Amino acid sequence: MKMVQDEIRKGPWTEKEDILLVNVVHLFGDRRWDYIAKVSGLNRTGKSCRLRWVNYLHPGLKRGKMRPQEERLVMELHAKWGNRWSRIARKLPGRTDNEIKNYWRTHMRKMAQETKRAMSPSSSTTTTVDSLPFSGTGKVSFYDTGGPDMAALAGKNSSEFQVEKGYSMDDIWKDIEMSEENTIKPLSNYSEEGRNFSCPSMASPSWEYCWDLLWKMDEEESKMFLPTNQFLSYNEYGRASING
DNA sequence: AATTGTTGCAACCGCTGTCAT
DNA sequence: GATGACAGCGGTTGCAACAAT
Repeated sequence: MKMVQDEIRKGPWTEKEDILLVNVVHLFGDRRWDYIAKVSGLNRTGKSCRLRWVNYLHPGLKRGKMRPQEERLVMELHAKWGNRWSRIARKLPGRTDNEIKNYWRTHMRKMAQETKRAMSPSSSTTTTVDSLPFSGTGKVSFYDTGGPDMAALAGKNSSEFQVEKGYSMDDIWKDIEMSEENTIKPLSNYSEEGRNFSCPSMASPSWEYCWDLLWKMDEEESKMFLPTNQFLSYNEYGRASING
C-alpha cells in the first residue's frame, strides 16, 4: 500500500519547501542532491531540488531584467559558443543557464517577429525558423543558431560592444580566456563560477529539532517560527545585487 | 468587463558526462 | 573495462500575468 505522502511532488515550489531546501543545503552543501532530497523530507527528486536551488534559491542570483551589457555579452558568447547555456551563464555572474536560455528564446522570438514585419506582405506566411536570417537547415529549433554573427546581425561589430563602466568586450574576452585556464576552483565559498557555491556551515543545533515541527506547520505558522529572515536574506541579497 | 492572444519564466524530461566501485 | 548512481546540461512544456481587442 502506497502512502500519498510518498508520492514525488512536482510543480511549483511552496515557500515552505524553499525554506526547507535552503536550510538543508546549508547543512549539507549543494552537491549531494539525492541525499538532500531524502533527508529534507521534501517529496521531491534530487534533480528537482538542485534545479530549484540553482535557478531560484542560490544566494548569488540576480533578479530582474538583464542589463544591456549582459544582453550584449549573451549575444557575443552565443555567437562564439552556440547554445552552451551553462557555459555562457558562468560568464554572467548571478545569471543562470535557464534564465539566459529563456532570454535568448524571447529575444529570438522578437527578432523573428521583426523579420516578419520587415518582409513584404505578399511573401510572408507564418513565421518559422526558415524565415529567420540565420536559420540553416531548418532542422534546428528556432532559437538554435550555433554560430551566426549576432553582433553583425544587431548591426554592430564587436568593438562597438563597449559596455558600461569602461569594461570593453576586449576586457571580457581576456577575462574569459584567462578564466578558461583556471577552470578548477576551490569548492568552498561562492565563486564566479556560480555553481561552485558551497555554503558555509550554518547548521544550527536547534535545527534538527525543529525539522518535524516545521514540516507539520502550515504556511502562516512557519513564518512565525522559521529562520525566515535568513531565507529572505537570500532573496534580498539577490535583489540588492541588482541595484549594485 | 469579458475574452483572446502574447509573453516571460519556472519546472520537467531525457540524455550525456563523470566518478566510484 | 563494465556498471550503476548521480550531477549537470539543453530542449521543451505549462501556466500565470499582462496586453490587446
